[in-house]
Amino acid sequence: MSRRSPARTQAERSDATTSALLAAARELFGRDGYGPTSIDAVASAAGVTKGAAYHHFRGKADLFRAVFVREQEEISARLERVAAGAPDTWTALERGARTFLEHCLDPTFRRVVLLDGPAALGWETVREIEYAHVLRVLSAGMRAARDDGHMADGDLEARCQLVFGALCEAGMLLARSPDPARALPSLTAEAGRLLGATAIPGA
Amino acid sequence: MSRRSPARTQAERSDATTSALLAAARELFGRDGYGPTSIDAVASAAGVTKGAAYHHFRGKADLFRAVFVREQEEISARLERVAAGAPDTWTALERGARTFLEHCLDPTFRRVVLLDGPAALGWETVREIEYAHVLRVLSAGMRAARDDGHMADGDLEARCQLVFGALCEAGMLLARSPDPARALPSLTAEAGRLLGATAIPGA
DNA sequence: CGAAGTTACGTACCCCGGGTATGCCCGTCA
DNA sequence: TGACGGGCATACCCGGGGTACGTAACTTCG
Repeated sequence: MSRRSPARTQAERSDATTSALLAAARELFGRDGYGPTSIDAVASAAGVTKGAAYHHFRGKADLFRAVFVREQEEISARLERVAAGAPDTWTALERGARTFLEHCLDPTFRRVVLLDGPAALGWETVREIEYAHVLRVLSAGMRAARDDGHMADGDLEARCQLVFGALCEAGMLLARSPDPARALPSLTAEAGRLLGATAIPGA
Repeated sequence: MSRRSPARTQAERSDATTSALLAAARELFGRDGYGPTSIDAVASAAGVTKGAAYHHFRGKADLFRAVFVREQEEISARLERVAAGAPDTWTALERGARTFLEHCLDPTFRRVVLLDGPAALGWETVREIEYAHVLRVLSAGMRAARDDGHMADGDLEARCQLVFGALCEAGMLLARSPDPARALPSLTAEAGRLLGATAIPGA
């Protein structure tokens, strides 16, 4: 055995440091935002120095990107679970929308994904990542609903994006509300109304 | 007469400098974004130094805020003109939505208002400003449509925000398209469909 | 088992850029 | 016309992103 308590092999050390950095970055980026958070602060919170951070990540934007991707993985996984448990494709969309709104109650998610993400990484990059996660799930849900005859035909990609934009706004609005739990039904109703615009009347 | 060609009185000098700073800031913030644009670069482009910038504005965020407000004034004025020229309140909403999408073709507007604004100024501040401009126009248009019996009742404030979010997304999507002119009809159609969700079937 | 090579950091430094302090010049006003 | 104040330039501080380099630990191979 070595004299250090944790992490003997190199891969273990590397993974531990990367995880610690990611966790600290998630915490600080989510609380203070991208700009005000320094690499030094993140590294310090992770118990290492700036050198370690620059060894595992190309720079500040890359570190933030890693946090962003992580958030995307979590929300998309949650949405997929909800969708899988729904009785039909249309209900899956409705419940997914509500789940997304609830997920927006997490300050870190809002700050990283909705507020700072586009400005820090650029719109193109953000949408590229989201197309592999949240938008992939939403897009798949919409195609399924259309194939089932629940959703009207049209430019599904554009529709997907518009609905997503509306949901993001609703999420921010929800979080700003003094009593989110009380504001949720009203917002869910309005979001559902917009979703309903894409539905075919006959179930 | 003095030895300088422009600006003799103090008020004139002040206005000229402020205008030059605002114009330069609009140019650079709109082209490079909030972060990469330095106060020095803005002042230099305006033909003055940093001292002048800090004399007229509290700091970088305040300068950006001024540009943001300017953009808001322009778009809201444009929207009000369009709405005033519409035959009825519902058509005003539809034309307003299309006008907003067209306005998103301006790179400066997209960058300042849609991309960097929320991250640089904070969501609260941005929405506060927008509520005095774009959202004020949209909200008024919706209330008018409801009072005319064209729009279903509900939480108008929330609905306003959701529609706005969808339009912003559509605007970004439109700009990313290789041929915006060709993408506009499809996006307008989808946006109109979402708007239609809030309509009352009988005209 | 030990030497060479690689990985995982820490340390010291550069420099850009936001913000501040200070001083000068010129319009303003009595 | 002299004093006052606004408009602006200059010089400076310092926090923070990024880089260069040194070092210790792990790994690989003879």
